[in-house]
Amino acid sequence: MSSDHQPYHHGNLREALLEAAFRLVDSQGPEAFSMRALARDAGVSSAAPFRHFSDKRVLLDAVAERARAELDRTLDEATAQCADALTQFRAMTVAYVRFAAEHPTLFDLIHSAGSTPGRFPGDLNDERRLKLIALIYEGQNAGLIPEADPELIALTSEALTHGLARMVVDGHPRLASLSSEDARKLALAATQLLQSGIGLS
Amino acid sequence: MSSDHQPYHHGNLREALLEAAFRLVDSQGPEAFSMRALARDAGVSSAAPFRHFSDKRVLLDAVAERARAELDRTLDEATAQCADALTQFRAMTVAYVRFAAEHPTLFDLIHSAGSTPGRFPGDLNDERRLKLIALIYEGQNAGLIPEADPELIALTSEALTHGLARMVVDGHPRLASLSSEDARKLALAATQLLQSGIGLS
DNA sequence: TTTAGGTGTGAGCGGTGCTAACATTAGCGG
DNA sequence: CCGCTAATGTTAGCACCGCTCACACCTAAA
Repeated sequence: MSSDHQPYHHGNLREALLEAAFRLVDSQGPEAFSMRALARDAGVSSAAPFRHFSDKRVLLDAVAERARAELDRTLDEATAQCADALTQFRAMTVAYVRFAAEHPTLFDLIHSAGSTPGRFPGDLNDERRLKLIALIYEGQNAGLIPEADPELIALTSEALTHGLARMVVDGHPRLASLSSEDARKLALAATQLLQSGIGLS
Repeated sequence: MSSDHQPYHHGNLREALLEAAFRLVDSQGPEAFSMRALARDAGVSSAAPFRHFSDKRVLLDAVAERARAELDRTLDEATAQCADALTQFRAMTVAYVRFAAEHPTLFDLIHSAGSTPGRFPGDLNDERRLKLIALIYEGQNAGLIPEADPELIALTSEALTHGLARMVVDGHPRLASLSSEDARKLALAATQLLQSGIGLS
């Protein structure tokens, strides 16, 4: 006579699964979760999740997308309070590496999830990339940056940042036990080193 | 009455498994192989592989180690014919990125296989890293390189190379469809850009 | 109120990594 | 050459996985 039996419909399964998966991936990596376990945790049968995500890959892609949004948000926050474009760019580099250090598995997933093919999955979005190139043009017009190909300069900056982040994630010997504060300093130093080469003050 | 029945012992199972796994990972990525399939291909029962590799992870680690050796060999070949240390370093950068472009899944595995913990799994080995730092000292003594922390300079170079390689592997929009010849040029250009910043000619 | 469709269930298929108990064989000390 | 041990293979099987199918249920629009 128990009248408080669970409702037949969960009500918010999709979101619950996504949320749980996100937390699991963030804390233990993508290997650490299974559809079935997710279903169990949500108090639902093992077949239910497939009503919302046709595929495990699809769920992972959704998680990756959420992580990407999180990265985006972080970068926005980091650059919001910067006056000039140059310090904006530096702050972005720092925030990027810091995010990688604090959420290594998410950072990893972002780049390995081949969700939207033809798009570099996890890095700067197009808007940001354009902004960067615009900054370089600006600098060249002001005579601050030598007349090298702006795309090349942008690419080089991006590569440096990305490489730094990955080295942190992958456990480079000199970077593995880095606090995120140390990561901050390193990112800043390396970026300035590169920029001094390019010609920025 | 078939007198030519298979010998009970394979004779070379460990090597055969390793070889097959290596090829599979190289051509289709680490998801594409299972212990059981490997056993089938070797004409052996599904439990046999575990006599040689206690764990799937262990096998993958062995594959990663082989890949790492391959990378090492490639880098050695690339730098063998270079006269001075500077062009050696540049050739190494180019070869590194090229390897990543030609063997993306191996490159990936090398870095994700947490085999020997505490060691940056897939990058330059210690010997090479020391050589790089020595080169920087040399340059500083000759007055060619400013007196920044040599470790920082080395780290920055390494990050740039590593980042470039990863962007190629992960499918960066401007880098995805890069031929390995284009990768060569890019690596060279970016490296020179950085080095001109540091002070190398 | 009916009905269509979105969301849940249970059973089950073929696959996986891995283990345990047993079989065969190679190789070494006598 | 014999016999023993350890290495290497076998079969059977456990627990789990992703995923599918047929069916049950509930909701909301007509």
